[in-house]
Amino acid sequence: MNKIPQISESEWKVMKVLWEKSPITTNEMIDALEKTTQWRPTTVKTLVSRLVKKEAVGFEKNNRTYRYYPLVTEDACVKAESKSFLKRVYGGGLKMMIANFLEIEDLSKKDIEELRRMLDEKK
Amino acid sequence: MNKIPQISESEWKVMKVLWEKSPITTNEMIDALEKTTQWRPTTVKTLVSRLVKKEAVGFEKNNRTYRYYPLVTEDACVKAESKSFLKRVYGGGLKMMIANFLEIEDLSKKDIEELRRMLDEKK
DNA sequence: ATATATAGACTACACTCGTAGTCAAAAGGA
DNA sequence: TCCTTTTGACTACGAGTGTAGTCTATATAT
Repeated sequence: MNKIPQISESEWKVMKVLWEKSPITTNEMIDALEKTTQWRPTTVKTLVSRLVKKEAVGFEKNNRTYRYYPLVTEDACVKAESKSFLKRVYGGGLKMMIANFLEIEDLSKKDIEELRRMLDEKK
Repeated sequence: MNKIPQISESEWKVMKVLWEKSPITTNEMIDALEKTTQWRPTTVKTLVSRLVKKEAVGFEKNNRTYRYYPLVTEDACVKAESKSFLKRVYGGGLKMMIANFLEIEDLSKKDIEELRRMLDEKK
């Protein structure tokens, strides 16, 4: 399996765009990211090429138009990030972590119900 | 409230030691970290001074002995980290996140019971 | 065919991080 | 008092990041 490369904070934002819709051109990415960030177009281009170099993103080149797409799935990245976070911050203690999140964030009644169901399934 | 400074991966390890027991000297930290890392003593010292500069750690100086202690609580740091992680990786979706963790990590029956109880309390 | 706009490639630069060495001052032993 | 050891302060240095500018070759319009 190809290892998940290290994806930085800013790069995540680019990946998010690509995971949502791809393949797309840099311009489409620039448009999308202009709404959520203050980045100049060149910044987006830099991030994209770094992701290409890291092999997190690939592209197809059709008569002078480059279209980029993710080479790693969102799921895989999220899982990798989650694992490292869990280890770094909570020392691996999943229960502690969940308890903490339940404390700091708000969940709707519906969400709570659903989580309970998930826990039941786990059993 | 004093803002939580950015604490890097390696710095977390140092903070963990301090949260567990403080105030302590650099030597005590070096000893503790020698068990869990491959760091040379100078590395620990560097990390400590960076944390002091960031105002995450303070020290008291009694006749030539420096004793260091955390200036930020573990709880506050964990919460800050958790929030930023949740936002970055899961776009703020707590339910998604918990569901994902339930999927990738293992919980004992006891843990599941306990989490269910917590969820019930939330309601 | 020539001027212009476009877009990917290359360059830039300050800051953080991981990792660690050297210096200088003070403390303690001889 | 002088030497040695200790310890915090300062320095180092390559990799990664955030942020962005310039160059160059091609596509497009006139």
